[in-house]
Amino acid sequence: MFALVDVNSFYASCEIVFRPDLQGRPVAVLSNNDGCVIACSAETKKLGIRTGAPYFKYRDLFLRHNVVCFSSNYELYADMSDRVMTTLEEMVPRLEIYSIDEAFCDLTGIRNCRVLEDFGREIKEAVYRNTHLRVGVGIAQTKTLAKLANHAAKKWTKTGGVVDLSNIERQRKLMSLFPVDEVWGVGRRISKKLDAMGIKTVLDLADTHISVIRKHFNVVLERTVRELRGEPCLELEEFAPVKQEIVCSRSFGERITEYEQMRQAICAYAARGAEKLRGEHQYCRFISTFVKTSPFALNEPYYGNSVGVRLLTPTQDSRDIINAAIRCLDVIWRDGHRYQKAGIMLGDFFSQGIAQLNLFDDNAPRAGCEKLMEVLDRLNAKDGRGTLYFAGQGIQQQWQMKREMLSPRYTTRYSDLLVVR
DNA sequence: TCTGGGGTCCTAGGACCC
DNA sequence: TCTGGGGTCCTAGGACCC
Repeated sequence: MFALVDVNSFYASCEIVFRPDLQGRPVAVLSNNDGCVIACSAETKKLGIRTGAPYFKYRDLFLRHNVVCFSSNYELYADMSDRVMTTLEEMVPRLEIYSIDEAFCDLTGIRNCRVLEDFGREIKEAVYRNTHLRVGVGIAQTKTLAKLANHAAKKWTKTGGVVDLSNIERQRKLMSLFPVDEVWGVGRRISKKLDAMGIKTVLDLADTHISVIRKHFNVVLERTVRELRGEPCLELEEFAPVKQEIVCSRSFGERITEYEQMRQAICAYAARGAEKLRGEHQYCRFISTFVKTSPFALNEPYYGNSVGVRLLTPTQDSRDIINAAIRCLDVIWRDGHRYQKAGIMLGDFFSQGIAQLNLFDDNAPRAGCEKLMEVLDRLNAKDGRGTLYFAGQGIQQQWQMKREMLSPRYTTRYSDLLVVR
């Protein structure tokens, strides 16, 4: 038995917690670079805003309705997320943190001694007490059904934000009310194809023969269908599996046209990627760089390219990773384009112990590099990032992303603490 | 003018082996 | 003229998630 707990309009709600004057008012949070609308308070949703749509298309509408906009403040959201997850961890035996604002809880044992819906309300109240954030709780036999139950809890306010869907009749009734694209794992492409096959509601999908699903789709959708029928195919993953790749990429605040600017950006992303890699206690052997112009610009030719290198020995040294990333950049860089975005990717990971030296490798790992990297990370962890950085990252960083409506980092910086007068 | 960032899994097809 | 069968590994691309 699973419960899916997720925070209502998470990013927007975090902003409102520290700005009580905004309660009941339309609030929106924008993606990096203030590019897209990625979260809306309930009042903003009522205006018919589609999350994921570009901000500039809504600018007039927002102005007319006095929508308060914020740039993404991930430092704040990550810290608020920790507080929510800690609360949940104290209440359930096993927890899977699925994303920054969602977690699956294992309710298997709890079912024996508690009415699940009551327990769901208790979770809600505890999270509100500790964080002033409101959550929805969906309960069912499988993760996919719990997701659906959570959907229902959000959609119908009379549920009080908690839906226990373990009853089969209730499941079927609810499934008949939802269109198929609301199912976890059914995106735009698949729902379109299903629609063409006459499979419109979630119940239609649940009642479709497995053989039909396998013929037209794949095992992923098969699992989804089985889960909708109450047959668990996905387990609770309490411990995050080891990462298989690390990506660091950003859109630029202003288009890049100069090689030197791009080199700085790639150097900065590579340094950040290396830091993440060490945070995972991994070594990587594959490093790649990509650059691209805007796919939306109609009056300039699109250029996007990527190239990667495989090192002889795995590394976690920022200097090796920066070096490799810049070498890749030099292969794909073309003058004359207005670059909109670039990034680096690390892959082919090895864990500390098993980094094999190549028999014919003549650049053996640098001595003492682990100590050096440790010092680097420790210094940078102390007060945010950027105490110590590589010269190649540049000092001016004209390419930095735009965040013109950033809120204070209320919970993670002394300088940004909320002042009550 | 202005369109995020970071992941996972699966599949098909090519290269290569005996 | 005629060109097998079975397997592995890797990669690129598609689809999805938040």
